[in-house]
Amino acid sequence: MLKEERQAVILHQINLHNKVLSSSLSEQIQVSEDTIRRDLIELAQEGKIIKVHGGALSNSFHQGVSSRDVYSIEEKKRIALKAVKLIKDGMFVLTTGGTTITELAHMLPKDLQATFITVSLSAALEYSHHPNIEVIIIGDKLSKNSKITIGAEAILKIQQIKADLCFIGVNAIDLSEGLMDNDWDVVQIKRAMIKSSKKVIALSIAEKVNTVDQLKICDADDIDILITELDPEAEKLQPYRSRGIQIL
Amino acid sequence: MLKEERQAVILHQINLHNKVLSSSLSEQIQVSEDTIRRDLIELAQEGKIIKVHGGALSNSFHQGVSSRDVYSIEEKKRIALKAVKLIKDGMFVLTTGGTTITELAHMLPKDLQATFITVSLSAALEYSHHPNIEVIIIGDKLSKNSKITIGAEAILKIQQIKADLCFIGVNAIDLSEGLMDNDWDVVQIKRAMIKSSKKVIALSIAEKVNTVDQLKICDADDIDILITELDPEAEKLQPYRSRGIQIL
DNA sequence: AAATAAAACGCATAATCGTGCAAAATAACT
DNA sequence: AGTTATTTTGCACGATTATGCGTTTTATTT
Repeated sequence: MLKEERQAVILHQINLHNKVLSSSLSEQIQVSEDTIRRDLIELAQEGKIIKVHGGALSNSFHQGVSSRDVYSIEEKKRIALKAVKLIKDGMFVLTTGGTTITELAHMLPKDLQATFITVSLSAALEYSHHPNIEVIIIGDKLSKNSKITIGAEAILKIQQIKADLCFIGVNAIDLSEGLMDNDWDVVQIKRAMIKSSKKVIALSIAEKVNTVDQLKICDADDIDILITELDPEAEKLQPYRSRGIQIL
Repeated sequence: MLKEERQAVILHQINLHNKVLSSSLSEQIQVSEDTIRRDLIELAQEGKIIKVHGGALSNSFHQGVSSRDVYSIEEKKRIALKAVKLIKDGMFVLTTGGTTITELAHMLPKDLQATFITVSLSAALEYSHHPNIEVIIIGDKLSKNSKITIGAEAILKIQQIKADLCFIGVNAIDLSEGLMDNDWDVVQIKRAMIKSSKKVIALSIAEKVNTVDQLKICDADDIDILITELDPEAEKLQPYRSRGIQIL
């Protein structure tokens, strides 16, 4: 049997069953596991499969979400960069949805071992690319607008959690009015998350600082850390600092 | 025998079997392997075949599954088309993950009003594009491989549901062994879904029919309807029909 | 921490490849 | 036909590739 032929069979099996063991391939094709392993390595190098300990996986699952035309992506990246540093090994982290959070998810270091709990599909997908991170999805009805799960069931589940950190993607924040949003269901979720976390970190582009929206999530005081793309010493942020919020 | 004549024979053999060994050609045509090799090199230079170590392949061998594409997408579309027709307004539908299910989600009619409950992120995202469809996500730990939620919590939630339909993406199905899969957690989820549904519909490309895998999900009898891309009258499917499974 | 399984590594073996060369076959020309 | 030129073929040689085996290292499980 030709090598290429064998590799075609292997590729076929992998795409068919999504995953294969080297041992079963070896038995099936009647060649040594070494040969199978070498084939898998080649196929993996060509990007046709994903090699893992003991066998290989189909790559059709693991295609990432395109970081498409996100509004002020550069600012959000800078925010995410600061936020990432707060996460330590072993932590439980609650996160909402939104592009800033997704960016944060994207930037997590490869070796970070932590558990991320989220209501956002896109964030969950992003987290799932990191091998050492556990991802918990809060289930319930999916909100069409925000692509996060909402509802009583979700809130109940969040209440049962005690997380170390909670990253909130900010829609509007104002010193006197507090953190705000415009979707009632989303507000409930964010509130629950804040209550269930030891530390609340608000991620906001500077543009949204000192703006208001229709519904109040919580007081400014309920936030522990505020991260923007600006220098922490920036004029705009000082009122928040004097209110006792840590600025990064 | 003339060179041209011989090369014609070789080309014929290759197109017939999609591959050929230099050694077997040498024996067959009664010339040295050197000559065969030179012929293969010429044919390869003319672009008529693909030369590889030990023999040659037909051109049609490599082309086809480009790595990023979903495997046998056409078949899956045909399956999805049949499956969609089973869903009526007002129904509660449970679905697993997998590319066939995602295809199904993609093909839902715009005016369908139904509730879809799923453990799959990609399916959920696809459902959410349909304005009249309610999407419920079953929450729990996210499986890195299959991008579906798994675990006791998810199973508990599934058990609390009584759905009208349940679409199962098949990994392997065999009349005597039943429905099979290769991931323990996924098997648990699929089992729970089957138990919680009035009607179980298995979606499988014909290639997976009569194959086995490592773990058993349920007996073939537990399936109500089997959908493949083949004509329902196809030979391969008749044993399932005589077992009382409806074939579409 | 120990036991197990898989991967990586080096090495031996055999098959295949590429090259140069001379013999044979074919084509071309007188 | 006879001679020469050209192409094709088989063979010898070392180089390359593919594979399997035993050992060590690494990863995973208990």
